[in-house]
Amino acid sequence: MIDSAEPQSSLRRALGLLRLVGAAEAGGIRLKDLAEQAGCSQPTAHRALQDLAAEGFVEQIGKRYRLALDFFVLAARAGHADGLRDLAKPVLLRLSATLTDTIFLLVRNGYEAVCLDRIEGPFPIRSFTGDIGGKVPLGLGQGSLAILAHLPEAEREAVIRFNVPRLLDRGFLDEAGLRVELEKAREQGWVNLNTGLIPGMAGLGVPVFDAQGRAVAALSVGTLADRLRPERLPGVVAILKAEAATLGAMLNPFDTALRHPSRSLSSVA
Amino acid sequence: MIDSAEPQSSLRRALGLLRLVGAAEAGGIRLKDLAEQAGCSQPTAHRALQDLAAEGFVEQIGKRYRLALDFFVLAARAGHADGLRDLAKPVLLRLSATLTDTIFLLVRNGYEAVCLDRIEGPFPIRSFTGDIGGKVPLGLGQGSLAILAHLPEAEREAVIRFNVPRLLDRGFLDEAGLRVELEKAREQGWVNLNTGLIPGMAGLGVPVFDAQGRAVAALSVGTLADRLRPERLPGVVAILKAEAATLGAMLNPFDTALRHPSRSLSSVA
DNA sequence: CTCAATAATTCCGTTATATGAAATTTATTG
DNA sequence: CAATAAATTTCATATAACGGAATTATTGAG
Repeated sequence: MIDSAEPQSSLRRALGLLRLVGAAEAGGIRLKDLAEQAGCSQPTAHRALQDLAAEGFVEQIGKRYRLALDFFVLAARAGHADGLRDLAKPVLLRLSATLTDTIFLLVRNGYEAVCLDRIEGPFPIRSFTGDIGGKVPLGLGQGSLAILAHLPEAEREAVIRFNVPRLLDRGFLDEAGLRVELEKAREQGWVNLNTGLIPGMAGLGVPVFDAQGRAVAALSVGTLADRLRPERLPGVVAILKAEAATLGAMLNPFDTALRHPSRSLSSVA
Repeated sequence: MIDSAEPQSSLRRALGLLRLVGAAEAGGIRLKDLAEQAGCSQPTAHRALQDLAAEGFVEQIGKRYRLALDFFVLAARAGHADGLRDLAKPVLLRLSATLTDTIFLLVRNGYEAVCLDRIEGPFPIRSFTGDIGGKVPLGLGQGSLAILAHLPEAEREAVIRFNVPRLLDRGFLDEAGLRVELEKAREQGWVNLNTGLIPGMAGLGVPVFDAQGRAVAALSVGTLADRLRPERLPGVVAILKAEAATLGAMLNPFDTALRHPSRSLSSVA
C-alpha cells in the first residue's frame, strides 16, 4: 500500500502477488486480502493465483494461498547461482569440524547480507540472519559487518546512509558506534562482537574477497562468549582467515569462467 | 520442448521462463536459448525477463540471466509452509547433538521427497537428496522409502507406478526389489539401507505421521556404515522413532490452527 | 583493426488476453 | 437456518502482449 510506482504489466502484478503470498503468515493468505494488499481486483488476483498454482509456485489449502514446495525447490537453485555455495561447502565443513561451532556463509546482496549456508554446532545459535535464506542489513552481525567494513568507500557510505535508520530501528548501533566498529574491523581484518541476541553468545566474522578484491561474502562463527576468550580467539581468527582466503582463491577461476562461458549451456535437459 | 499443453496466459509463459532460468547451468542462460527452449519469440522473452529482473526474481549478469538471491530469500519462507521446518528444528538439533551424525528432514511432495532441512554431522555425507531444497523420487533413499512405505495402499501403488522407471533410470532398485524393501519397512517401521552413494556409508530413516496418521515426512540419519552396526543400530532406531513421534505430535495443534486460522493475517507489513 | 555474423533491444500495427463490474455460486458466521 | 461475506464465473471493453521487421550492440574471424 506504500507503493508509489504501480507496475504496469500483468506479470509485474502477478509477481507482486507472489511476493505477498511469501510475506504472509504461515497459515497462508486469502484471496480477498491478497487482492486488497496488491491493489487489484479480486478476479484479477484470482486468475493470477490460478496460474501461479498451475505452475506449481503457490498452493491452495482450502481458501488460503501459500508458497508451494516446488517453489522452494526451484529457489534452492538460486543459491547455487555463482557456485559459491558449492565451493564453500567443504570450507564450512572443515571449519565446523575444526571449531565445533556454528558456521555461517553470508553473501552480500545490495544493502543486505544473505545467509547462503550454515552448519550447526553443538550449541543452538540464534543469529540475526536466522536460518539459510535469512537476511540482515549490512552492518548488523559480525559477518555482515565484516563485509560492510571492506567495501569500497563510496559504496560503504551509500550502504551506511541507507542502513543506519534500519539499524536504529532494530535497536542496535547508532551511526557513531557503527563507524567505530567499521574502523576497528578494517584495521583488524575481522569482527568480534559480543552484542549477540543472547547474552553470553558471541561471534566472529571475516570477509571473503573475490578476484577483484571486493568483499563479496563473509565467513562467520557463532558460539558461546566463553569460547572466544583471549586464549582461544587468535587461533579461531587465524583459522577463519585462512579458510576465507582459500574460498576467495576459489572464486577466481569461476569468475573467469563467467567471462568466457562454456557453450555447453545450449544442451540443457 | 516435450511440452504438449501450451500455457495460454502470459503469466504461465513467464513462469515457464523463470523455471528455465532455474534449470540453467550455474553460469546463467542467454536470452536466445531461453526463447528457443520456451518456444516463444525473443522480444517476448526479453520483456518477461525485464519484468522478472525488475521484481528481483532474476538477475542479468552481462548477457546471461540467472535466478536472483532475492528469489532465494523469498523462497526460504516456502519451507515454513505449515511450520514444519520451525517445528522440526529443535528435533533436528537434538538428534544432531545426540547422534553426532548428519540429520535430514524430508517432506513428501507429490511423487517426490524434498529435503526441507539438514544438519551436518562430522562426516561429509553425499545424499541422494543433496542439500536443502534437493529432491528425490519417493523410494530412493532411506527417508524417502520410509515415507513411501507408509502411504495408503492406493497412493503408494500410484507412486510406485510412476517412480519405478525413474528409479531404474538412476540405476537402483527394480520394482521387485523395491517392494521387498517397502514390505520390510512397513514391518519394522524404519528403513536401513547400505546402498548409499558411497560404499561404507549408510543411513536410517523413519516416517513422521501427521494428525491423520498420514506419512507426510521423514527423519533420517546419514553416517558411516560402521556406525550403524548391530550394537548401535537399535539405539539409533529408538531415538529416531521417539523424535519422529514427538514431531508428529507437534503437527497436531498446528493443523487445528489451520482449520481456525487467526485473523491476524490482515495486519501483514 | 575492420568486417561479418549473431544476439540483444526497440518499434509498431495487430490481436489476443487481461481487466473490473456485475452476477452467481460457495463458504462462513451469528 | 438465515444472512453475510468471500470465492468464482461471465462478459463486454480496453489494454498491453505479441511477433515480424528494423536497429543497435556484441562477438568472432581474418
